[in-house]
Amino acid sequence: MLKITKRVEYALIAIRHLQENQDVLVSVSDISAAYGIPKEILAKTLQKLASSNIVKSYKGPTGGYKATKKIAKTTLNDFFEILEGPTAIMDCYFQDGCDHLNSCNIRTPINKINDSIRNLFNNLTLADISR
Amino acid sequence: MLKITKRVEYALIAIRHLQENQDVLVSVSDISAAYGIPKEILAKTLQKLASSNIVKSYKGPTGGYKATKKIAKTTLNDFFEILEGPTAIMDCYFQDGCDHLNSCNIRTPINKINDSIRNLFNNLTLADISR
DNA sequence: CTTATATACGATTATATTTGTCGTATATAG
DNA sequence: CTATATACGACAAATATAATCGTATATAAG
Repeated sequence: MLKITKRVEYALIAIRHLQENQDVLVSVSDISAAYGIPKEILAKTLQKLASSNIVKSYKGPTGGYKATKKIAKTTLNDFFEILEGPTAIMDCYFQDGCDHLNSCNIRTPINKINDSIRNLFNNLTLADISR
Repeated sequence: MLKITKRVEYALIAIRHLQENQDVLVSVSDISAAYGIPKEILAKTLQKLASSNIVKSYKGPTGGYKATKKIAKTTLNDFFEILEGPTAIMDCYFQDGCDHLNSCNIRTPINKINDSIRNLFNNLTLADISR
């Protein structure tokens, strides 16, 4: 439990690779080959990052991706949300479907844990964790 | 992603129920019926908590479980570890099976995130989140 | 203006994890 | 002795994640 997804893992790898090669355009195939990541899933992941301007995309042959300045300022909370939606340790935190429990006696503790995690991730940027 | 498991959810519910009924022995069936939780899985969850002295078990008819004083002092890190093993956002944090990645460029960020979460959960007790 | 190569995106399949069930053993109150 | 509770391992079902497939669009280069 409390695992991150492969998408997030791949996104981190790609971002760091782009940051280390800011002078050139890097294609999905390049990163896929360099780290052994499935091409299609990496492509879709980078598309999500591109639509949030975390990276910039260029089409056509000689095209690819570039890191943007927005990366450093992006919090982990925003980063995770771009890729996976709102961070919550239980679904009922954002959308309630508490059907099968007659009475819920853990709303307070669940909210406390969730708020703590969200507070943590709101105060950590992608720049912070790269140092 | 970053979800807790049902086992942890059920454990929290059970613990809070036991704390609110400290004068009597509460059986698995009682809790199961009160919150609509599958009996067998709740039983095994309470067994784990009992073997770590988070709760105390009494066998035989009229038997059941009781809250212990250890609950309040228990950190979320310990609590999660009792139920689910070590907390890690990626498996390679505790056991390395980084086979399919030729070169890993995200060890630092992954460790930073993990350390942050573990630090957070080490400083939060079950008492803290109940207030 | 055709071709090769890149991103863009939805639908589907495969895999892994989580959740729940079943069967059996042991303890003990009445 | 019997009914009811915890204890525990093995298995099955359900769900979530990961990966693949197919098609469309943009564009550099000959």
